Amino acid sequence: MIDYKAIESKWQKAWADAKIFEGEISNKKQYMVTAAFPYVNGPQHIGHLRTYGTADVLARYKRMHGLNVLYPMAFHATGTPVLAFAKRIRNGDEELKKELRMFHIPDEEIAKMTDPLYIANYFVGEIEKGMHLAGYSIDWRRKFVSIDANFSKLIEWQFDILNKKGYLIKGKHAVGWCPNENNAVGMHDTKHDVEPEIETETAVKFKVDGEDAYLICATYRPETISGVTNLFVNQDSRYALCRIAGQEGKYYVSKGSIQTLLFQMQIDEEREVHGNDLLAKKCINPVTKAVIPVLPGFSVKDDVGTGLVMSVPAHAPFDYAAIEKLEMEGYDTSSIVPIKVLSMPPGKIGGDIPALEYIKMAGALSYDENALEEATKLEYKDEFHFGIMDVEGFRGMKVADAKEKIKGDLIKSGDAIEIYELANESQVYCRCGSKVVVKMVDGQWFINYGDAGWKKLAKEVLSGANVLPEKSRSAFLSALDWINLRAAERAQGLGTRFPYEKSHIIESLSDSTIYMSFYTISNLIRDVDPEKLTGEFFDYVMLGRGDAESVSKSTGVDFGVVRKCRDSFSYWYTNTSRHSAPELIFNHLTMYMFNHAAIFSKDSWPKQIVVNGTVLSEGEKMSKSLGNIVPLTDGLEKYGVDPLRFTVVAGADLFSDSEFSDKAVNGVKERFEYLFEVTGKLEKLEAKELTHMDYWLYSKLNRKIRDVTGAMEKLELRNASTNLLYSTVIELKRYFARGGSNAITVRDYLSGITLMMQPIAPHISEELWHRLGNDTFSSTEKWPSADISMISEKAEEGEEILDSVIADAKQIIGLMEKKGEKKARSIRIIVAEDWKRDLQGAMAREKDMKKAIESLPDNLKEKGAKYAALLSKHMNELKEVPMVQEEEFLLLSESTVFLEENIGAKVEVEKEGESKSQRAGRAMPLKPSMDVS
RNA sequence: GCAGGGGUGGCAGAGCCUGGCCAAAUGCGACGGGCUUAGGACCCGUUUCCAUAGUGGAUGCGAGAGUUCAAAUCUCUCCCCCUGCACCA
Repeated sequence: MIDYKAIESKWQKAWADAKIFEGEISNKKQYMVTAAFPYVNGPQHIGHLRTYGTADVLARYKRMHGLNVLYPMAFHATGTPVLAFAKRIRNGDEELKKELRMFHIPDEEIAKMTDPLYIANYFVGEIEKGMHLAGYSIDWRRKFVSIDANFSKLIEWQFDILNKKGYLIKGKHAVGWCPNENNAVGMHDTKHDVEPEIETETAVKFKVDGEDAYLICATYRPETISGVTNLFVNQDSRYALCRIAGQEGKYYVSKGSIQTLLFQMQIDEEREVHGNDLLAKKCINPVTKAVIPVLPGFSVKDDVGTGLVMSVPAHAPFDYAAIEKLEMEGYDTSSIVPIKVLSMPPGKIGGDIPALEYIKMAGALSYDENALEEATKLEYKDEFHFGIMDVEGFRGMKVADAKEKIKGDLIKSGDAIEIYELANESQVYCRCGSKVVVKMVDGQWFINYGDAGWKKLAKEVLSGANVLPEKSRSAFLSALDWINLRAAERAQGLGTRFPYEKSHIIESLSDSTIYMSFYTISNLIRDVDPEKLTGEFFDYVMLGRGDAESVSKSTGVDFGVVRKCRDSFSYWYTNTSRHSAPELIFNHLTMYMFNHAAIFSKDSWPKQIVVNGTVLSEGEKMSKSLGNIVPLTDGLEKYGVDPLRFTVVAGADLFSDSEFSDKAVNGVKERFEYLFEVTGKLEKLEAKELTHMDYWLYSKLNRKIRDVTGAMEKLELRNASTNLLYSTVIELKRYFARGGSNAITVRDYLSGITLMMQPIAPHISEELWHRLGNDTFSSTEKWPSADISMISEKAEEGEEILDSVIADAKQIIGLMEKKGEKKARSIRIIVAEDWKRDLQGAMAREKDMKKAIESLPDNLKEKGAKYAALLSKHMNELKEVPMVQEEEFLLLSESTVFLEENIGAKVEVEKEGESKSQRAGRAMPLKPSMDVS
């Protein structure tokens, strides 16, 4: 049994002592690998191995190619999660405590986690510990946290540049808002972690006939405005006549809705009105100018929208049904005639009153709200997709387009305003318990990723970078196009103060777009007073502006430090690979490219971006709520580091999820054991002359080196790992089973495998390397290179022929035994004549049976014609035969022992021409005939 | 809805770009056999159907259509699944 613990600590200590992972400037070519820095609101689970492990594999792989590799690590603590965390602990949140206990965090530690900084520090320690255990080749001297004071100076410098370039703008923005806490709420501020979904609605103004006031109705379907036949009001609710800032005239709005609308606009109530009082009024449709009545509605909620609803009976099942119901209750609805505003293509639901058709379909004949809801959804969806406008001015236009156009027109003419509403199915609550509303934030700073010139630059960054896997490039392209305004600051959270609104904090994804550059200097300025790290300092270090001497003088930073920082930055930040998760393509990674485009010169732009998938546990997503999370340290302890790395990091290709299970890890472990076993057996073997099997094993080795190298270049780790581990074991077993026993061959083979395993399974690799008699680190050895001349198709094909001969023989014997015949004693294997090989070759070349037969000597033409007819069935698939009869004969006769062992009968090998067997004629090249007796 | 990625054998998962050597790698599972006191491990075989002293045939890679001598692979249409959609890391 392999003692993983012993091996891990032995080599981790040896690496640390030898400082082989500390990146120092040298004359070697440099390479820098950075992975998204971990957020410090919890320890890591084995899923995190995916990103950091993959980055480590790349770092180690590149190191073995003679590059001077730097793999640094830092921690992310910016933003609100840590604050929210502390608050939840203060409030005694049991759910969170339960999660923490899953990670074996002692209760006395949890009790201390009421202080955000304590939390951050605690998890920085925990995560770092796990990363050490995982054997990452990280240069820990460069570690920092995103709330460190000197890091903030870099971010201030960054925002200064963005501002100078005009990429920062100020504007309005709708956000989910907690009126109680007076703060924006995102997903993790809400109960049950729901994302507040904000949708825009059009609030259309209907002038009251003969009064200087409007009824204002919110709608998702402004395109149906010409079909409005009346308005609905909740006759039991209270309304108010009010003024809306920036809008002319007075408006009737329900009291309930005012409370939420207040967060979006300034509303001043003048007097209260009862819903009943509105029924007497008549209104004017702003588009058709028709005078329409106000009727009592049955489903009008006074806290949704404006508490007033416009009625489009032709296209809204609710409205149609309400009018029918009114009629039944004795109202005079004779003046209300549904007006159709759009038509549907043939084959879709249509008719003169489409809403009625949908009502019938949904079975909503009585006023059944659920069924009407269903009908509404269906009709809305169908008409949005397939509907064609049928009203003056928009005739022929698609509904989807007309909606935007009409809405725009109405707003422009002052007949409508835009309001916002939460679109979630059920009410969203803040963790504090109050209802979440939509608030218009005025004076919000944005980063304008919509800037055309900037977008163009960012695209240049992308096209200059290698993307792995390459197929995710299309996602990046659309992300670059799509990204537009992004909030740059918020009121709460840890982090760097926003320079133009000092009470605010820079938004936490925006402060982590260029932090990788900080690694190049973080260890050099650890003791420098942050106040000295001015814009001038960074201008010089990162952009090369000015000179060290004057920068040193004016900033007060030591001249040597300034110089070193500049040297370090310009050395390291030129050849970088960035690792992250796919869900970050549409934010972090895209912003990363934009910010590099804005700030750095082309030399410092990203050279490679790697995106990798997540890890599934027994087929399920790992999540704290499912309780199926395996804490990283637990996993490393339980399975051993390298088995876990092999399974999780190399268990799937980039981008797809890797499957984690006990079985998978055990499979890896068994094969590691086998490699150790063979290594131990090595000393019993002797060096001797090379045989067919040695050539075969060398062929396999070199093919493997070639294939694994190709796979590693594209970080196709699954491909590399199966090739390295699974097929290796199969090959070694075959080598020994076929009598291979050459110490030199086996040592060469194992050495190659051991070195190639180094990036994925570094501890195992070091140990094997050591046991193979080396006293260097495999970590710093050269990656093996394939000797293509050693790849022998013939040697490999030979083994395949043997396998197929064995399989055929066994099949024949099996069939015979099934028929009740006696057990086979001996078997004659008859090798096809050369003319068959020639004929097949000729047919493969000529693709013409006649010509091929012509090429045979006369005495063989008759036999040849029959054989050719057989071959001609697969004319297009024929290939030349790589072996002549003599070679095939030798191969088989030299392998009779192996054949006999596997077939379980005595074996004789004959040539077709010399065989007396009746079955001799059936021999085909590489598919010998057999005669069993 | 928009954007991106997918749908392959009992399962997981390659192959698809660059069509033929693909009834489809590899791993797991299941079944039969060997080994063993027994289990585990290990080894051998089977695992779409039919045929069979073997090398064959049929069906087949979400559904349908097409291109081609030839399609899991290329084209089109449709269906389904996953992920992201913003101020949140």
